[in-house]
Amino acid sequence: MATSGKRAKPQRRAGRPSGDEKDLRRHLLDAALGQFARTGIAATSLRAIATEAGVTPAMLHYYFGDKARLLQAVIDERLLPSLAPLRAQLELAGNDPAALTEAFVRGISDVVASHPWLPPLWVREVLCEGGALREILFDRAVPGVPQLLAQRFAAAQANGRLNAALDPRLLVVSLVGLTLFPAAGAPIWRRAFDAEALGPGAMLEHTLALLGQGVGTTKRGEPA
Amino acid sequence: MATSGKRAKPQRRAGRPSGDEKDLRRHLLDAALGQFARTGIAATSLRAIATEAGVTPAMLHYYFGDKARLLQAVIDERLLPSLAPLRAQLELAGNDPAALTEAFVRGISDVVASHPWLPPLWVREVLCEGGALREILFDRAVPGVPQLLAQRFAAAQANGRLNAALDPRLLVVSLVGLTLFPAAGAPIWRRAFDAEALGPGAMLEHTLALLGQGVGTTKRGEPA
DNA sequence: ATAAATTAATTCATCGTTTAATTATTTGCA
DNA sequence: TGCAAATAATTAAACGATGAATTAATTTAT
Repeated sequence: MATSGKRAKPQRRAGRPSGDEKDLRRHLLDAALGQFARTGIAATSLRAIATEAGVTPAMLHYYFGDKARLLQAVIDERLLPSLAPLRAQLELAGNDPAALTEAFVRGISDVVASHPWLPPLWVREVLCEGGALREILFDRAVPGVPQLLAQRFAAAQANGRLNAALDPRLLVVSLVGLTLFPAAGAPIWRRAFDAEALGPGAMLEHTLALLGQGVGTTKRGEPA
Repeated sequence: MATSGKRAKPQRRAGRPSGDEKDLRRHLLDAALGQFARTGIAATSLRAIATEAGVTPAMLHYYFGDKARLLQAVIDERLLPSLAPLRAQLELAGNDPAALTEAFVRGISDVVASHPWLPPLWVREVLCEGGALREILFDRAVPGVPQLLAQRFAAAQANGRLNAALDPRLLVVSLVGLTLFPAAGAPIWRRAFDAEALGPGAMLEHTLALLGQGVGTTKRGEPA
C-alpha cells in the first residue's frame, strides 16, 4: 500500500528563500498575479513568473499544469476572493443611492488598498482585452455586485435620476474601472492626471456626479 | 553609369489579386492597420499581416525593414492623416463651448465613419497599452487638438463650469476615447451597451454632461 | 527506502528577421 | 523595333530567439 494512497501535503522545502509559512502554491500565485498585473497576461512568460518566484518554470507545470490553468487558479484563489469585501460593503448599505455610492467608494478603496495589483489587471484585461479573463471576471465576479446595484438603483432609475438605458453591469464596470484608472491603471490617465492635485477618488466623484445628475434618456433616434 | 543612378518607381505587378490602382505599399499598410486594430500591435504577427495582404512576410521587410518601421509608416501615412478632419471641424467652430462640442461630435463621427479601424486601435493602444504608439499618438497627433480645445474651453474654465484640475489633453483623450468606446472599442462596452438603445454619441453626451455640469474642484487634501 | 518536490534538459511551435533564388519589368543598344 | 543585360519586385527557405509544455533525472523529507 505504500503511503496508503493519500498524498502528503507539499512540505516547505528547506532551501526556499524566505521561509515564510504560506506554501509554495500561494507564493507562485502571487508571483503570477504580479507579473500578470504589471505586464499583462498574454505578455508574461512562465519563465518570468518562475524567475520572480525564485523557481524553475517546470514548477508551474507541476502545480498548475499549463498557463490556462495557472490563470484560472489566480482568478479563483486570488482575484475573486479579493472582490468579496466590496460586495460586503454594498450589502451593508441601505437602499438610499447616496449611501450606496458611499459604500461603493469605501469598498473600492478597501479592495484597492489591500490588493494593489487589482487596478492594472482590471484596467488592462477587463476594460481593454477581450480574452477569457474578461468573461470570467465579468460574468462570474461582478454579477453579484450588479444585481445588488440594480436592485438598489432601481428606485433612482424609476425617478428618472439615472439613465434608464444604462445597463447596471455597465454601472459597475464604469465605476470600478474609472475608480481604478487614476490609481495605477492606463498610463494615459496617469499622465493626464496630476496625481498631487487629484486623489484616487476624483474620477469616481466625476462619474458619480454624472450618474447622479441624471442625464436623462438618450436623445438619439430611439427605435421603439 | 548604367541606369543613370536613378531607380525606376515600383510598378504594379501583373499577378496582384485585385488589380486596383493603389500601389502595394498602401495595400500592406491597410492590412497591417486592420490586424493591429483587431488584434493589437504586440499580438499581431508579420505573417498574419502578410497573409491578409495576400503576400509573403518578406515583402514587409522589403518595403518597411522591420516591424517598428512598419508601425511607424502606419502611423504616419494612415493614422495621423485620418485625424485631420477632426481638427478641421474644430477650427471651424467658434469660441462657444456648445458649438465646440457639437463640432467635436460631428468631427469624431466623420472620422469614425470613414476610418472604422480607428476605435479599437485607439482604445486598445492609446487608452490601455503603454507602448510607443501611445507616445506617438498622444504627443504628435493630439497636441494640435488639445491646444485648440484649451483655448476654446478657457472661458468655460474661468466660469468654473469645467474642473480646473482637468488637463486639457485629458479632455480630448476622454472625449475621443469615450466617444469611440461604444462604436467598436473595448468588448466590455460593446456588451454592456445596448447598441440599439444607445447611439454612438450617447457616451459622449454623458461625458459632456459631466464636464459641462462643473463638478467643481476636488475635495481632496489639496497640498497648496 | 520511498514518494513527494524540484530541477535540468529537451521538444515543438511561432515570431522577427535575413539570405538567396526566382520572376517580372525596365532599359540600353543594335 | 527587337533583344539581351540590368534592376526591381517577389518568393521560398531558413536562422536565431523565445515561449509553452514535457520528460527524465535529482534532491529532499519522512
